[in-house]
Amino acid sequence: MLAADDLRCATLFSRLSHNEIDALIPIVREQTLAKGATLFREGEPMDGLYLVISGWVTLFRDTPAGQRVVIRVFGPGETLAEAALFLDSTYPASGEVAEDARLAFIDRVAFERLLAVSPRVATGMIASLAVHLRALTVEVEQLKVRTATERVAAFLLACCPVQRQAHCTFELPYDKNLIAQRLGMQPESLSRTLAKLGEHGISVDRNRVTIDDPDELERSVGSGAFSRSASS
Amino acid sequence: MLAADDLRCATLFSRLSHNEIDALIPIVREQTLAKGATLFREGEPMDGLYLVISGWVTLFRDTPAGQRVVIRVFGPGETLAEAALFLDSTYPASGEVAEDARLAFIDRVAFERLLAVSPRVATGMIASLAVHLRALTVEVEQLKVRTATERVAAFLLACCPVQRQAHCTFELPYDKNLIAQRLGMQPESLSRTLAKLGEHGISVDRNRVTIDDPDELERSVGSGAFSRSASS
DNA sequence: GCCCCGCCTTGACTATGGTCAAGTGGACCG
DNA sequence: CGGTCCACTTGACCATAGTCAAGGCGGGGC
Repeated sequence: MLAADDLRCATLFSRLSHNEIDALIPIVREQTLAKGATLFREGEPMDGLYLVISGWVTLFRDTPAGQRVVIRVFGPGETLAEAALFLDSTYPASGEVAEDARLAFIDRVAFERLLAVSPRVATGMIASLAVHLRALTVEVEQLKVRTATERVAAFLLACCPVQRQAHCTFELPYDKNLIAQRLGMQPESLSRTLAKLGEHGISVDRNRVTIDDPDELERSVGSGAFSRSASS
Repeated sequence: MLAADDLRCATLFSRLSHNEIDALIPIVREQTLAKGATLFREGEPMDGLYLVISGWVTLFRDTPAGQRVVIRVFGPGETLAEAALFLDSTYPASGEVAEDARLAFIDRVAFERLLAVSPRVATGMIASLAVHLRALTVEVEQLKVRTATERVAAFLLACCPVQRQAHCTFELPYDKNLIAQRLGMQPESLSRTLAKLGEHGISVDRNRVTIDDPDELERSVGSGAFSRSASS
């Protein structure tokens, strides 16, 4: 069942009071979808926004040339398609479930009505957009000046559980294929890069990753130690 | 002098009524700055946001390795640093004038007060963030799947005046160096790419550009005709 | 007119990462 | 236990774009 807590953990709704959350419940529809399911397709009429409760969802576009560009991968607490709410009447990109997911679908017109009367919902909307913006800013920065190796290392660090003890181990959140697309590289490159990172205290087996010294790795990435012939 | 029209042309304020715009004037300070002037530095306390009225402003970060990453270049009608208003108490990146600019500086606390009482200002804020988000989305897409040549061609098309007749001529908005950084490539690459685009009906002299057939060029870019060994 | 300086271009070389193709190895299934 | 499928890996090759270095060219100062 969809609980109030599922909603409150979203940036979009985190500032709402108990009563406001309760008012939200009726306009929200829960969906449990398996990997591969389509949420919406680019160009379809935009009828609502999605909140990821668990699992992962990709937002992507298909280029005329036929290749798929992953814009972002959304995880728990994040919302998709809020920007479209204001700018378009159709979805500007497609959304698909990357790993079995529980979602909350929020109807467009009901949400717009809420937005008009509740300043706190508007505030949440601003906060949520600001967070997305920040995430994309980092993305642009990484794509422009980081090498593939640095992007992979940064991604692994981001996946790393918060308590960063040595020999920290965790699972990759989704397919390597998707990770590669997220990082703007080919699957082959990701594979080679992961292998090469073995020299830097990272071991990968199937989808389990162990980082020997996360702090050390972080310093290396930050100071550009991986780029431009500074290896070994 | 700072006129109401200067404010209304901004996405952030376009939905405001006459009275609301007038209420804005006192909390806005006009600034005329020459190329190279600094608006703010990464890490400084965030004391307000900037609206570009004329000219161009770059938002960038300096990496530990010493290279400058241009996040975005802002032109007339765009606002910088709104996201920081909500997320940080310091600027997350630096801002600098790229071409002599007229700016409106909006004080942080005064604006926050306004935001709290005026739903239409909040709406404008959402719209403005949504526009930024969309711009960065396109940026990410281009960096991930377009070649340098395609990005340059797309940029030139975007600079192209709206009425797209054949042999359309215009001036580059700012330095080639900055254009290169904006497009995520080295100045040398931009130079070579522009030269190579001569074969596709684009001629560049100093900062004047002529595109023989903009529509044809647009088709080429859209269909990936420039990528992966599909030239000449 | 001359020189200098900054912006841009050109050239030669290199390397990062893309492409194409084949191979591994686990999981599922009969 | 053998077979097939799929996700991923590895190898060999190549193209795109980065790097380093030198050269052109126009503008401003004198």
